[in-house]
Amino acid sequence: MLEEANLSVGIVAKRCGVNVSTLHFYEQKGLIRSWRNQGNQRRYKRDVLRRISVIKAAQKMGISLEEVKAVFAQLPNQRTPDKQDWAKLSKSWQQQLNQRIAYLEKLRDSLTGCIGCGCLSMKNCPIYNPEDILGDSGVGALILDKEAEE
Amino acid sequence: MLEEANLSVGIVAKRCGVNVSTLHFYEQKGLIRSWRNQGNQRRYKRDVLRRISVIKAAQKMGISLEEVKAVFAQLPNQRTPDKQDWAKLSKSWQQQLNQRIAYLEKLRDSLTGCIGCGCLSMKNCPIYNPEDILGDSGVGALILDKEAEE
DNA sequence: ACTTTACCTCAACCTTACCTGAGGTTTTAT
DNA sequence: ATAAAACCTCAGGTAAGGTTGAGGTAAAGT
Repeated sequence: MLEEANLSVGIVAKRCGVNVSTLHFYEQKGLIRSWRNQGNQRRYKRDVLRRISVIKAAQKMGISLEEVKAVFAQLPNQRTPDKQDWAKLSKSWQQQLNQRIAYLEKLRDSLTGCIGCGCLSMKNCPIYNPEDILGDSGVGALILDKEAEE
Repeated sequence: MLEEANLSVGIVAKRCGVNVSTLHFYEQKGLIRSWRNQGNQRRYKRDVLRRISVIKAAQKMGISLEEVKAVFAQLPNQRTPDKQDWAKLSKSWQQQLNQRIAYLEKLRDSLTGCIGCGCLSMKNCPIYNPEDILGDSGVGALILDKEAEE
């Protein structure tokens, strides 16, 4: 029988709006943990629900599971993470989000310039090499051909 | 011998900062076109350079190759696309970019609220179901558990 | 003329983030 | 007691956006 504090995989899946297979997958990736009952079925503590919410929020921000795993690794190991812990996490992601927003704004503004000149790749085009503020965030510098005009 | 107007795959790759294999890939996906010389080697018109620049810019904006292909399909078929054509394209992507930015801003602001409450998944949390303005852009509504507090 | 560099095709492989199905066990409901 | 629902593992598949390598041809440099 399922006790209040022990959630089955199906329950967790339903409450979080994910498939059971996703929970298996997250567990295999080390993002969530479970223990087993007598019949070898997974049981979860309630804080798995928050973890999954966090994962989903992170994904919306463009954060990969690897990155999520990395920050989860900094959560307290023994005690259940509390509000402070999650808040710290939010704060760091908020900054990433700000950078991403700033980057896209820069791109958009470049594009605005391009509408005027009809380009996207010409010399004098503002989108040409727009100092990549995301740095090593996986987005490389625009490499455009200087002779691409016709 | 390579005439001015006929670019080889290696030249295009070098000028655009992409691999030759990427050009093969784009061609296979219908994003760029080439014809062959006597020896069966690919030759490109100069406007392929701009196309590739556009593809790379689009990717930075989070636009998929499929979407790029779709807008390329609306470029004039017979004549070489001119500034006006590219400008129209920029304009439409600029709007997408604006939506994406607005979405991320909303997420960020929700996160700001969450820092205060230490949540990310609790009832009363602003990130809980933040009307998804990107709609069917591949980002579903946040589905969070209302009972996820401890 | 000969060698190196560039190019060709096709198949297979990589990463991220999962999903699907087969074959079998456990729980739960009736 | 039995059937249905839920669970298990493990292998293989999907999509996007490419990369890598094998085996062979073409073009360029000397």
